[in-house]
Amino acid sequence: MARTSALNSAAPLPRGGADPDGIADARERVRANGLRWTPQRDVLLRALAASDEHVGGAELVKLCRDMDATTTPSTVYRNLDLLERLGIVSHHRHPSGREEFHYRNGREHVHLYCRACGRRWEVSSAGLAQLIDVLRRDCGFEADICDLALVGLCGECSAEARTPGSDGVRRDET
Amino acid sequence: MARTSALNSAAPLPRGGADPDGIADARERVRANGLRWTPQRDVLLRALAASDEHVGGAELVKLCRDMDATTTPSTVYRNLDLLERLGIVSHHRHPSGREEFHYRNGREHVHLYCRACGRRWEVSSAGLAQLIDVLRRDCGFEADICDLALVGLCGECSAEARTPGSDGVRRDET
DNA sequence: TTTTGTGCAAAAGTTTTGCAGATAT
DNA sequence: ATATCTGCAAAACTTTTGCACAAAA
Repeated sequence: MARTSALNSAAPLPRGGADPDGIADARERVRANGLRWTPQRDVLLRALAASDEHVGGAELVKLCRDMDATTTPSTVYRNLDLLERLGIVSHHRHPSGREEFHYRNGREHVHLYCRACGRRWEVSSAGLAQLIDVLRRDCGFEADICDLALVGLCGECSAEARTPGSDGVRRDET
Repeated sequence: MARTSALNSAAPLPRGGADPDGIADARERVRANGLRWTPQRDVLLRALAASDEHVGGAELVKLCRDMDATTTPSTVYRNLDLLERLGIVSHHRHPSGREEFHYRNGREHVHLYCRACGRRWEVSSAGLAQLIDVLRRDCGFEADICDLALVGLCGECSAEARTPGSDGVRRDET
């Protein structure tokens, strides 16, 4: 009988060499856990590897459909969940509330979203070491930096907000 | 003609004195922006003030209904949006994807969610000053700490994860 | 052979929208 | 008086679930 434990936070897979997309490694990790490698999982990982890092769940269903028209949402979401618990995939929340997934590559990063223009930036999590340390020391909390999404104002938009007449509060101009 | 600009990141309202819930101040701020104070907005803020800090949107609809049975979701969500742009209310994403709102009180904090047990902690954002500074200096990014939700493992759950036999990966026990 | 995985089809749940009529100032 | 706000009713979307069948090892 199978026991389902936390199954999370496994290390990201190494990448490169003869398996640049890491799919063979992913397959081995899945099998090493007594689970099966299926065509659907293969399609999903190939879709993720091909899409430039971050993709929404529903969008991923479409991308998989481009490769295999029979793809269904339930399979995609169930497999994303599984692959995430195996440390192969990671997700964070877009400010809109959608989940965004990416294929982990060892280069963990933080997501910055500008609330004014909607653009996204990534910051290497090296700059967050202090934050992580503070949380670990003071709270005993092991933060997942790969799940971190920050909302704020980017440089351009905050410069614009400081322009006279744009104090950030709506008013009438009669 | 009214111009709709960013209308965000206004300072939180002061609190205390003769208006402990800050509702009178909120009303003034709404009016100062040429907008109207309505019974629905009053109910909403009273519901928020009464609920211990963080409430989901849908839950808030229910709480408002307890005070005024005619409350509708559209009004609640529209007003949350407005009050947030006026700096009166703030929201972040629960890891589940729901929005969680709270009435701003000047004591900004960060939300820690344990992915194993689901419990939540709050950390004063003082400990995050360094992070904020790094982002401002290196990226020109003005992070909204009040919108920050971190996922990770709390002290107890991470201790448990280090217990022999709980390496975080599922396997069979036949 | 047996457990794991998939497809289906529908549900669940939160949040949004358009529009006509009501209301605050 | 008039722009703002509300209620209604339905839609929009993403994600989840239960169950019978299919498939990997």
